[in-house]
Amino acid sequence: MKPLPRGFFDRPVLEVAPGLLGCILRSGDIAVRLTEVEAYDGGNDPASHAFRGMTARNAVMFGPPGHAYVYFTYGMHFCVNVACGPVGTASAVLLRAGEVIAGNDIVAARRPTAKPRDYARGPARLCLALGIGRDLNGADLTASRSPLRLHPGARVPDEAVMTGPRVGIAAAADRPWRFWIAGDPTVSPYRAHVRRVRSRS
DNA sequence: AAGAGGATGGCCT
DNA sequence: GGCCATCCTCTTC
Repeated sequence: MKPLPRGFFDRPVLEVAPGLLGCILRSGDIAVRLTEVEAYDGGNDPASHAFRGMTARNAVMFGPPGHAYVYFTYGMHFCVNVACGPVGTASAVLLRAGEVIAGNDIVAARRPTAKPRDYARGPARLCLALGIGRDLNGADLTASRSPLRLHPGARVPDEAVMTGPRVGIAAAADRPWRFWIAGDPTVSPYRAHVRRVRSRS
């Protein structure tokens, strides 16, 4: 199966992000079906790593669409984004969670205490499951012979796509740029559901 | 079910 | 020197 074409990512990030739900991220024999993503709008988005311009760390975000921006955080975790839009723009989609659909045994050996549902439930866990580290920063997700690729998956019906505020950020917390598949158990647990509105008495 | 706290390193002011 | 696009474990309800 061929990866998603470069042009898929050469669009506004708010169009790309929901379209990635249901797509397959593959590394070697391990494959993850994406169930949760977040959009970051480069220079226009105070929550984006690219908001204050290009640095050595975020350079991939400014490059061609469809390439992986991998960053290291909290002293122990990696997270992976896909650069979107034409060269010079720095928007990206953070891949937050998914369901391991191939290579389950490999992941199980790597994470013996975790339940299968949790293997890729969260951005750092997703990287752990797929073995994504610094070395994959800049990988072309649209190239057939790339070590990390994004493939089309079964279409997710529009009515199953939920949106809400992004997780764990202080700036621009009001923008509902997190997208996930309704009711999917592999969506990260921290804000799995829209906050329930309490009735006041 | 929800909150607190620790682990731990690189990036940016 | 402070701040993280996190996760795990432990405590308390």
